[in-house]
Amino acid sequence: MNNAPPPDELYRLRHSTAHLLAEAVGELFPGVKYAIGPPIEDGFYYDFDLATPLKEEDFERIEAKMKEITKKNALFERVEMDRAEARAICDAEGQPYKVQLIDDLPEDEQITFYKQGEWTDLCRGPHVPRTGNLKHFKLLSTAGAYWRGSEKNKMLTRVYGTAWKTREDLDAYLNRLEEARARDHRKLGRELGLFLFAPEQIGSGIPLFLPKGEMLRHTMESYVREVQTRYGYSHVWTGHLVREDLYKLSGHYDNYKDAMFPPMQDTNDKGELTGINYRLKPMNCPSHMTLYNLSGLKSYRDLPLRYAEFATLYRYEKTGELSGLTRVRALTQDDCHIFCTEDQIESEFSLALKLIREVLERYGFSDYRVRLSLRDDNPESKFVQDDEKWTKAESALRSSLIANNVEYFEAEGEAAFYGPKADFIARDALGRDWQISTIQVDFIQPSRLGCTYIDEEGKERTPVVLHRAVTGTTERFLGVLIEQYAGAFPFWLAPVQIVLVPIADRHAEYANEICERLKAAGFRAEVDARNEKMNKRIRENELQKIPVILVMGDRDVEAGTASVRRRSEGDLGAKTIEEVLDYCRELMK
RNA sequence: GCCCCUGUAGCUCAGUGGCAGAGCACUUCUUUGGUAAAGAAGAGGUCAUGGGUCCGAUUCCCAUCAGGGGCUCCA
Repeated sequence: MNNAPPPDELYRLRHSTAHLLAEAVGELFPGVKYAIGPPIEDGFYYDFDLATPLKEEDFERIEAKMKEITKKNALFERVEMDRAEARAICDAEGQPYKVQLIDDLPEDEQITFYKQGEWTDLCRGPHVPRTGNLKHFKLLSTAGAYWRGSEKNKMLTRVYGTAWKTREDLDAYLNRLEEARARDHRKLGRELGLFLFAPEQIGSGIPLFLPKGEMLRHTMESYVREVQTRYGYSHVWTGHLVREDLYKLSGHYDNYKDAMFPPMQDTNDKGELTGINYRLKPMNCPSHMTLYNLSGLKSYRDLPLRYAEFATLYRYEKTGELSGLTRVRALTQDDCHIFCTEDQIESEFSLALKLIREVLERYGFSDYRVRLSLRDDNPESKFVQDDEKWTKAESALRSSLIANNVEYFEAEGEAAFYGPKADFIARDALGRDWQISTIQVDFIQPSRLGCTYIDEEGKERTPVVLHRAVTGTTERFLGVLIEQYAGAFPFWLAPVQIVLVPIADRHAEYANEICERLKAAGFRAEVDARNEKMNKRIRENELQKIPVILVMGDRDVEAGTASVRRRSEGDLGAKTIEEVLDYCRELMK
């Protein structure tokens, strides 16, 4: 736990508020056992082990108690103590989690406590001077959290809260939370008619896409396919079902079985089991490696070989993990497996990096971080032992990132078991991180599945495989995009780009003619000739975030024009149809 | 999977131990309107599902299913 952020003012404020919360909970819930209570981005939390559940309806009285404590304006006092004494005190007070924390502190570390009035907590500090400095805080939510983040441990009650220097900062933060909820992709997906879920009829975690949502998927996938083709990737198709034996061979059966849907058992014509089981495909790698193996003996001249696929995969995610489009059970990965030599890792990684950045830029996507995920030196960890290959791959990845001017951070222990990787991590409206793009080096599966090529000297060798996804999955990326754009897609991506509004019935025929010309020019256009006032139709199409609305009445029919209304800019005045086409072509860029 | 919260009309939500409510959407009629909501009428609910308590349950209790916030896991 030595990765604490720098103790700036807000850090101290939030950390101290966590202590304040703990004291208040201690008074209201006697016998509570304290776990940990760190500051986090925008706030803090504290984990408690309580005999009776703490609920959000308790927040009011907890906050009142916190305010009451701050009125005493006690000093935060640092108290040093030797290890045995500290341990004895925590033990005597019935605080087993604190005892564990003390036991796990490094030998040479000074044990310190912080005391605020009558209440004391094991803590490294630092804190604000007095409890009276804590004024602008609010409790936000409760959650279950495993002690030390392990499923095997007891689940504790976590209380999340936020704290700021001023009332204005606090209000601004609460407003931001409110606005974030308005751009939640689940809400916008319903309002804009993009997708829905039918958990009772179809199943949890299986999104159903309406015409507009499917148009988005189609546009997104066509775009990535075009870029991939331009970068020298070829596309393959490997279906939805795979014999289970392949996953036993690849190692997924042992490591990944829990995330696969149960097997389909084949039977003969007497209804007896044949012993052949099929699985819905949870990933493509074994399929692509099989394709590599069975499509002829490979020479070093064939490498690098890049098999890309837009594949719908099925993963049996635990029910509590499902979340809108960002965590689903049916997902479409823009996957690719690059078979190459060890010497080609760096250039292939670079190429993939370039491709990913071009795509993200096209989406105007800048709110992401790049994580270089490395192994750790823990001898018990999952990582495949091959020091030479790891070192080589890690330095190849690092130098490619630097050569391509990518800002990144390194994370030990985050690598895949089969090799290091670079992950692109985006954040959704509610502040949750989601992995989207990824490039992974794999030393292990190619040899397990018997992939080979013949090198310059006629010797058989095993290729390295890079696993790579550009947008990750169409579903998750779309979910994150919806929130980024707040549903207002750029013109090239918008499922309906242009809506034509004829003012009265007599203008409908004219509108239809123009609509046909727009469609012939490749635009996605619709006529809204409903029997509603023009103003209402404009309002509703504006709320649907339609990029361009064309309004036409008597004057336009006579002059051969339409008046152009651009989303969030308003009326741009009348243009001839040729001018409208040019205007739209300009918007496509 | 685990902890907590929630489940009432297509959507957003009121409400009650004793006849089920609003706005929007939907249907019909009137209205043909130049840049963000025309008017009227009508239709629509086994109050998630299954048990229990009660004279009586949409309301209280239990279970199941589903959704949400987290944890773990992950694209």
